[in-house]
Amino acid sequence: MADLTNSDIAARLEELGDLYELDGAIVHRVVAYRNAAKAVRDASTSIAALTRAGRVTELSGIGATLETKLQALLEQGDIPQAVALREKFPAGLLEMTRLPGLGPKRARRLHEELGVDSLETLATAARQGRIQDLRGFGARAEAKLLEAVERAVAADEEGEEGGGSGRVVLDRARGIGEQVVEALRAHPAAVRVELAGSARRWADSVKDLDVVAASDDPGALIDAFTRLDQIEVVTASGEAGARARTHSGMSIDLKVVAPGQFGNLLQHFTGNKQHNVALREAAVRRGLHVSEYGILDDATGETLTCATEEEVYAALGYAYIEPELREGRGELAAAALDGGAGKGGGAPSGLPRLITVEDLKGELHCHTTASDGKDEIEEMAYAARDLGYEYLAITDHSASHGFGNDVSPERLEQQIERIRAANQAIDGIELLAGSEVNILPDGSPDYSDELLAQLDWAIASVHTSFALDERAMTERIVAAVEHPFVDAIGHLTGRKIEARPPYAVDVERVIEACARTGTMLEINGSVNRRDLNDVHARAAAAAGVWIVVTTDAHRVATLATTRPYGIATARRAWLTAAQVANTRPWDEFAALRKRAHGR
DNA sequence: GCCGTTTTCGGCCCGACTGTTTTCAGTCG
Repeated sequence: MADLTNSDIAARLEELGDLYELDGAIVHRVVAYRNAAKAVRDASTSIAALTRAGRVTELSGIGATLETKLQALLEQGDIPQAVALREKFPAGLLEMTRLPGLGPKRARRLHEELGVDSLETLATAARQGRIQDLRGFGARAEAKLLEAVERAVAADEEGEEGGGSGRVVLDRARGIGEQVVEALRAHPAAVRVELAGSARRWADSVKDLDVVAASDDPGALIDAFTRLDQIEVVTASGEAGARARTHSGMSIDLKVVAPGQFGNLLQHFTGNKQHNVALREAAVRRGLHVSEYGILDDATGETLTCATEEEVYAALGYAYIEPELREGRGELAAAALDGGAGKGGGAPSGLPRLITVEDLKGELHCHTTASDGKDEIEEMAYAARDLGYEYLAITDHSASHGFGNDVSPERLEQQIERIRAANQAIDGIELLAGSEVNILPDGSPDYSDELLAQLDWAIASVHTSFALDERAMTERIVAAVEHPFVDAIGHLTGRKIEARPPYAVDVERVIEACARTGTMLEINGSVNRRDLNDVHARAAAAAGVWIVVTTDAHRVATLATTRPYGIATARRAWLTAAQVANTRPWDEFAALRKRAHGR
């Protein structure tokens, strides 16, 4: 039987945490399960394997108790405590707690006092007016619950993006968020307005948008926010801000403080939660209490307010931490400035100097009309040159792709000639004859070695037979990694963010094979892929694998618009320019290709 | 349930808003 994936295991831990919460466990125990689930989900290695090796407690957040439960999950297929609690609380009850505004306490009372055990029975009870008579509920609560159920059911029937997770892929979320930010910046009461939250951290997808602002007249700005064209309905509001839903269905929060506190506010609402909790716990040990309004010092009773985030981190003894790193993955330890309080010019931090868009010198993955792209070789070349690239690889799909125009071996030979001719004709950029070669189910590329040898660059990807089991898929990809004319592996896991899970592949083994053979790994920046993801890319670079950051552009426009997303994933992976091969000028990059050193 | 440059026991970030309540619990981020 195939091992459970980290994602499977994380889901089981989350479920058990939810069940314990319904059962009335203390909040810290519930939080422990959720923290453990996140640690498992974020792990770059197989938790099943780690558990079998007796080493799973090495992961921060997993102790002896959870180790026992993970062993039971792997050996018996389930966790006994979860089995028992599922008997007690029907699955529909967990579904109810996911409705906005309904938590475990009140869901349980609805179950016990009215026998409600699903969204359907909840809706029925609400329509019959049986909820408003319960102590702690009322007519308003009843109406809100009914509306929440109806919204949830409607969203489910529409087959909402992300399979009902309610998360939106980052580019779409940022688009909406930036419209709101721009509109608020135009208001006379606005001093500063910024997008915060996971959108600012450049996460793969976003659940809610957070906008923070500084103003001397918060009421005016909040009022303007609630009247924006993008807003459908205001769901909460107060003196410090408001929450609303956009016409696109996203929840969006605005928070406003005085300009002198803007750094505290931006820091708080950029998160993530783990980062903030760790930051605050460390502060408490030093007698400091951090909130979105300032830093309270126990010793003096004074609150320090900060206009910038740099001041917040400095006051707590840290170097400035880029938003992309604020995921609770060791960034605070790396940012700690030694020397204690008051020592001028503390030791430099252990944070990496993150790669930027400007560091990229070459684009190594794009398509033209030869396959499923929309623009010609020359158009892509001019566009890449305008963006400041020194080289561009044309990598149309190979012969067995299955959609778009397949490039047969004969047509690839013609394509190589056309690329060579274009390279002669166009100054200021080196055009590379490349291909995005399919990895066939047996691991071989779908062009001959003779043909592949004529290319300047070959990136090999899986586009078919996604359903292989982990062992077969891993062997398939490792075989491609070991091929002498495969320079890099494209979008390693095949995931589509919020749309398609990664296929089963042992990323650790692929990384090891890449390190051994000098094969590069791609961070495909396509907004729906971002594959490698941040965790895998960090592990690969740490293993000494060269990373290439690409756009996989299928038209001129996406060469530019996709670039920040691949770079964002690289930054979230803690990568420096030195770890990314296509930050090198062409002559240096050329020598780094596997085909150039004859392995 | 986890964890340890004050702790192997006793802590575990901090605040806003809603709806129902007469001072607060629940939920959320």
